[in-house]
Amino acid sequence: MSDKTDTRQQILEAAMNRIVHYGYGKTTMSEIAGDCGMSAGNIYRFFASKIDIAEAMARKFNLELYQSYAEIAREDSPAPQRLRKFFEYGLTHTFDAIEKDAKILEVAEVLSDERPLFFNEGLAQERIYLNQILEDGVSAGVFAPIRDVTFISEMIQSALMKFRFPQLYSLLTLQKLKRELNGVLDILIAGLKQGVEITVETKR
Amino acid sequence: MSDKTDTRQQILEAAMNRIVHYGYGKTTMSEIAGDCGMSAGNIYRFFASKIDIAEAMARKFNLELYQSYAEIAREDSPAPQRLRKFFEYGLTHTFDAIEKDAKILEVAEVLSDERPLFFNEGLAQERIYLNQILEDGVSAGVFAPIRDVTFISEMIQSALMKFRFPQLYSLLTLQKLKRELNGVLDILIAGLKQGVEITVETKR
DNA sequence: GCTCTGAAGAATTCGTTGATCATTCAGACT
DNA sequence: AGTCTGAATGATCAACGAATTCTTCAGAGC
Repeated sequence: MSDKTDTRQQILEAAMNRIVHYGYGKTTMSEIAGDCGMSAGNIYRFFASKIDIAEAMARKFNLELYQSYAEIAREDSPAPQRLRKFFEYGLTHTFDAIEKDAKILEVAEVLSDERPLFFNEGLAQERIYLNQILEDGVSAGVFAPIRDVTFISEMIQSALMKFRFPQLYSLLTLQKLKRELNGVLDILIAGLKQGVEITVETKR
Repeated sequence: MSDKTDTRQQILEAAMNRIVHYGYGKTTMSEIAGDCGMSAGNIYRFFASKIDIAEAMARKFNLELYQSYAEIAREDSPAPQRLRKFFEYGLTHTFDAIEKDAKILEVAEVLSDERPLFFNEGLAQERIYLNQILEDGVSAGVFAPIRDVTFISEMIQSALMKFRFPQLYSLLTLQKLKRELNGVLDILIAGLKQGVEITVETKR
């Protein structure tokens, strides 16, 4: 059984090597298979389709991200500071990754086309850590009590959507993006200190 | 001289009729010219290029929007309420326009490709009204004092970017978008009441 | 029985060619 | 002189067959 996962890993790694270098479109299944010393057909015993390889790739990328998120959420600095660190880390991490090899932007595009729901998973995962920071902040008294923590997390994510795939929506430098991110966070954090009156039903 | 602007208007109207019906790409300069009883070449005495016609079209659309913005900004309801009305109006107006004829989404896409700076103009214009609402709110005491009003306006716009071209970034219904918009505004308005500590230099 | 291949099928992309289109401009008309 | 046309030009697009690629699967090999 570990055999099976090993092969899967091998394929994934071979695919990633090619994709970050040549791009998703320019990487063929037979090339990946060739790199692994197997036939293209055999890959399908490990991945249902080519797009699933891209998804696995993104999942791996996210896993690293989540680990850093978990660490930041666990820190004992004040909640507002953690919140800033959290989003600034995400921004910098994806910005740098795309800067380093622009080809992963193509992977993101293909995925958002063909697996639109995949990104919701990531948002949901992110919210777990976000909720934790918010709850800590409330306990510590730096944030006012929050009726529906997950809803507030969603709204924060919504307000910071622009910084999620930086190079996709704007052509700003990382420096300017960070500045803007912190500017928006200035207002959001002030709001959390003040306490938010929810004006909409949060039933979803 | 009024002759010249008349012809320009005529061309613009003919172009708009075709574009909202068939789309920007499927509308040709000779068709527009034909509708106006002139040659394609002659259009170039009134518009430097086809994309300029699209820009003029968007400018006309925006003009209506700005008038409504001005009205809302002038109302004497509490500033937070005006703020909500302001953005909800913008959201609904563009959503409905795109709903009505999906072809204008194409115009927005072409414009953002070929005239990326055009949208900055719109944002700047919007900020004038936004600044006014914020200043009113501060005067009335519902918002805490604001050091740099324009900067805060920019940050608010940044946080609400997602709601600007609703159908471009998400597939949510108008109802859900409104709910989300108001959720984000809940936090932003709370922040404005509390008073925002700016953590970044706002020199730009 | 399990793993894998390689050929076959289906879908997509690619490259070429011909047509259409945006744009220019010399000159006709007024 | 000022206004406009229509042909010329180069860029872009559509069509369509060829080639490539993704995916499936019957059967070979162990």
